[in-house]
Amino acid sequence: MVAETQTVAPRAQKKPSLSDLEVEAIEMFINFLRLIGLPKSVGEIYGLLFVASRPMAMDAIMERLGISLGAASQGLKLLRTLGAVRVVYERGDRRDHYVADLEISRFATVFIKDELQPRMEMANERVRRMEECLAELPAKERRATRQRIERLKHWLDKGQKMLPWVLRFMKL
Amino acid sequence: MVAETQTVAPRAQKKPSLSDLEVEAIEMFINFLRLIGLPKSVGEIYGLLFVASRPMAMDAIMERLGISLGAASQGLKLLRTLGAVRVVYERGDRRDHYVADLEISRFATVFIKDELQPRMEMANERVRRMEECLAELPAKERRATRQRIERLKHWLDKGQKMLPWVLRFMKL
DNA sequence: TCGGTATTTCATTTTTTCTTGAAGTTCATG
DNA sequence: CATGAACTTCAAGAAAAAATGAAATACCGA
Repeated sequence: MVAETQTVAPRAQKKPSLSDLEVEAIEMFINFLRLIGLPKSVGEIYGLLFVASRPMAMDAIMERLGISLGAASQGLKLLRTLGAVRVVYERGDRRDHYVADLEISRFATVFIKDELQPRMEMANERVRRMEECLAELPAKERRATRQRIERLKHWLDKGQKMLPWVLRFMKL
Repeated sequence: MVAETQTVAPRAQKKPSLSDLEVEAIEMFINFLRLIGLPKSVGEIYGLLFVASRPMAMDAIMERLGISLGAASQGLKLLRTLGAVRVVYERGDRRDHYVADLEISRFATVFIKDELQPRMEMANERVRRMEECLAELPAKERRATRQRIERLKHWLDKGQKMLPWVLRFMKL
């Protein structure tokens, strides 16, 4: 616990030196994207790009955030497929450059389409199968269980009706 | 890889023996609850209780699902605080018995209140701080960055306006 | 086509999250 | 109160998820 006397600090040259603005943006997006199950590194990348005043190449992103090659590559790939980030070609530079797409609604749209809707359909299937199971139940239990399944259907319905509305609202 | 000749199968007496109905319900809730970041065991417990025709005691739940004492205790505790499960006293039995609360909207309500709204407020704070940072920016970048922050504010606003609406919709 | 830089992939390591079960606490009952 | 069953807690282990970085691949420009 005694403080190491700072003998040169051989490899402490890891200062990413992010501005306050960048730190705020990064932390904000880490938090929000975690909510929809995206790893920290993805939030970091998006946050950094969100406040970047110029398109950034992958190596700059890596260095700035202190993340690995693989994380940067995979994170950018994911953000691209989400439509959250766009590639911009910079004349005279072979590298791909990235900018954040400010249409944040795409996150939501893709999330709803890729995560929520498939789950909903699976759930519908399951409910159907559950109803089939009802027949095999002792009459006593059947009634109560049927009611519960009805309730479930009701909620799935509600959710499915709400999604398009949310989507529309998101798109302004 | 050669199939062990079934010499008595000494401790294979681990058959949880769940009905098809139970399996469907359990899998469904594992899926949905994972979406809001709850562990598998919590989904299992809620799913089991959802189709149970009678209140269940903790030891029955453990045995049925093949989960540990700790997982059952903690999972039930969490479900209780979420309002997803209720304790029912059964006369002549010292154990607590649990039933699933069918008002699934409580999940959503608690999720919104505990996860979404605090994040939103944090985000508002951050945006405020980000605007302070603007002053220190070179004039060139300032304009573009301000626009981005405005966009962010716009989205936060939208989200915050949507939440109460969603809440109302959930409550029928 | 070649040379080399930019990017992707993926086996491995690291980190985080979940589960387990023994020890501790609570509490109804005799 | 004392007993013991019911429940909770928590340190340690197991499992899952994410990050790393070396190797493979793609691609640009000459």
